[in-house]
Amino acid sequence: MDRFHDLCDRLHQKEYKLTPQRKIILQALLLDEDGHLSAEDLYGIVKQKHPEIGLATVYRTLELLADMDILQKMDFGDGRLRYELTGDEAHHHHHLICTQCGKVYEFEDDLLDSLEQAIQKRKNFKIVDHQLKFFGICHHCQNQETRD
Amino acid sequence: MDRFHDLCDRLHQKEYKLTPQRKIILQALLLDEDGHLSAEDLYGIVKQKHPEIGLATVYRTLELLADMDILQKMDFGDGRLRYELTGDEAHHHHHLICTQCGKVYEFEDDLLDSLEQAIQKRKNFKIVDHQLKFFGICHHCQNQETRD
DNA sequence: ATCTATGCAAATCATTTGCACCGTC
DNA sequence: GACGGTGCAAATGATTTGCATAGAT
Repeated sequence: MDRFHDLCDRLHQKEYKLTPQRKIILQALLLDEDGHLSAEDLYGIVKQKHPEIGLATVYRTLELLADMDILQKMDFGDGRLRYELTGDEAHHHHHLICTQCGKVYEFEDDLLDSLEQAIQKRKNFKIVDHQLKFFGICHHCQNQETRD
Repeated sequence: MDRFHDLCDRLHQKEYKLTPQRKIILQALLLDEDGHLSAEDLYGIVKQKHPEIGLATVYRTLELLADMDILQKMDFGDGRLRYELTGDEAHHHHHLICTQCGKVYEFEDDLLDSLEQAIQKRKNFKIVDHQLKFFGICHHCQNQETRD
């Protein structure tokens, strides 16, 4: 069974209705390549083939999917939330955000486990999630700087 | 020379005028204990003794101070920006954000340097800054959970 | 048939901006 | 006195919400 039908099942199980809009949005999310779509981005994609769809529905669906842990809300500091499909559990990656062009890259890593342990003990703080973001200049923009 | 006069000097050097509003806001920032004020927070504090001050001025001053690297803008995902005084350079700390009560704790650490090196090489990404946030339940709220 | 989901428009809420006046340098 | 800074109100832009209707179960 593919990812799409798996997700449809999860909606069913929670007694959520499987509306065409939700299917369309799910498909678009699964098809998206680089995976850091904002609500407006997704709305733009989805509207091409289905102009009747409303922006509010996109927001509501994203919220729903985030509540179900199908999506993660991400905030890259550009004034809008972005959403990415939740990957395999415990498979953390970090984000490299280019402050020049705004593109977001990913970096695989799990080095934070020991740090989390230390914090849990030292601060008695029960950690549920973490977010690590690096801000800087991507290789593409570095090259362009040289040319200026 | 204390911190306040030091900062006033830095404004002078940049040809910025030393208005009473700016002094008031600087004082309030320096006096603040836990140091994660939003613009609205600061406005509330400052307005008590100086009701004439405008919210727009608070925003403009915070923006100015952030541009001068006197303040860091922080986004803890609660829909408003928070500002904290920039500490000694290269003295990074991370934030523990309680998802229950919203309080923000700090954790001193410098373990990320080696990770930054690795990223610079592997991804050819010139890192300028990073932000590490841990989301979870603070010890205070953990105790309260037990009582419910 | 029931009750949730949708589309639209209006409402929110943090932040920004236009503009006439004020005060620092 | 010049020009940057301020206060106020109105503008912005992402997200949310009220409400009447449409549609999945």
